[in-house]
Amino acid sequence: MSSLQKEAAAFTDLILEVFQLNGLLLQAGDRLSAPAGLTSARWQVLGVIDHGPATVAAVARTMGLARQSVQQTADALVDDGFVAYVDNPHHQRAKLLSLTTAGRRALRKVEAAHAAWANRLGASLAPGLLAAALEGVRAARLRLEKDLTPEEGARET
Amino acid sequence: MSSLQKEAAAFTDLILEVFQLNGLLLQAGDRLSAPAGLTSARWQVLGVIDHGPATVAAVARTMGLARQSVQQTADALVDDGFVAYVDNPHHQRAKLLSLTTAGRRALRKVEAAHAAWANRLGASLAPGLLAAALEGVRAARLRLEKDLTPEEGARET
DNA sequence: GAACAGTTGACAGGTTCCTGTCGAATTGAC
DNA sequence: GTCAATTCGACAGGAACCTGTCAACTGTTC
Repeated sequence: MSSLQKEAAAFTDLILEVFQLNGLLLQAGDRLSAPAGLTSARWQVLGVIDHGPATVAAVARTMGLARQSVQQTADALVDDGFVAYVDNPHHQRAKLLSLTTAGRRALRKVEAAHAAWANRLGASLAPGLLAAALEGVRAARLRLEKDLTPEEGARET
Repeated sequence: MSSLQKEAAAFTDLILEVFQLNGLLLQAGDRLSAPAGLTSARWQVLGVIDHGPATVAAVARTMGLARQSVQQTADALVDDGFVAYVDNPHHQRAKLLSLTTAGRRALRKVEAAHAAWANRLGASLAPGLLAAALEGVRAARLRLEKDLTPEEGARET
């Protein structure tokens, strides 16, 4: 067995770990945001427009999701009063998503819970581990993006 | 800012990376398995029962998913002829999922494509990087599992 | 200013995962 | 052997993501 195949095995193992960790993170996110009446997906959208109002398409690009996925989440957030569409001076049709008072209050609440949770978990892991994991996962992501995009954009055809 | 909060920030960054990497991996998996008439989800089920026939519930536990999610995938695989239910000597009602000839052929095809792909990507990343990422992500997953399970099983209530 | 490509939101439909509930089968305690 | 707890598949419904298509708007090019 060449060392090349050994790296491939590590890559495959990493995939399985990422799948499982992803599931757990969504679960944890839902638990953190539920008290504020949110879910992982909705919380993330609120987090993006906390920096300033943005269109649905812009939020989707920031999050790396399809435009239509964010559209659904955004409409649901509007229905629940966490977010409102405000006029966009640069575009007549593409309104801006903006936090309402209720949305800001919910976001602050989740952020407080998230900070406590992240501090707790971050502190309980060996110091270098997280940094190393972050570096490796980022490298894998960048490599994968490069591998995936050339032969067609895949998303947003 | 204490070093504790710094670790928490690394943890938060890792979360975002994992979300994005997860999405890319699913995309890559679909692309690898599409030529064989499969998807990521279906390929993974076939991979589990390749070691030997198993019930839907057993496959779900192995994959860390809800039983009903695998049930749907399994039924779809049966419809497409990749898998068949065979009698279970130990359980009258819980039949065993077993690969058909077509299923085995499709699985081998995807595995070949996967091996080539993993070799290519694994070789193009710095050797230590993957190992470090794997170690860190695994530690985070284990820690998160411990954090999540105590206060209720969440899945399969 | 008219035609053009690119972007955007609306609408429709599909996949994969989830939860909750039910009856049937199995297992274990007594 | 009997009975309760557990496990299993079936069924129903929902959440979050995806793709594809369309018309309206923007900015550019001529």
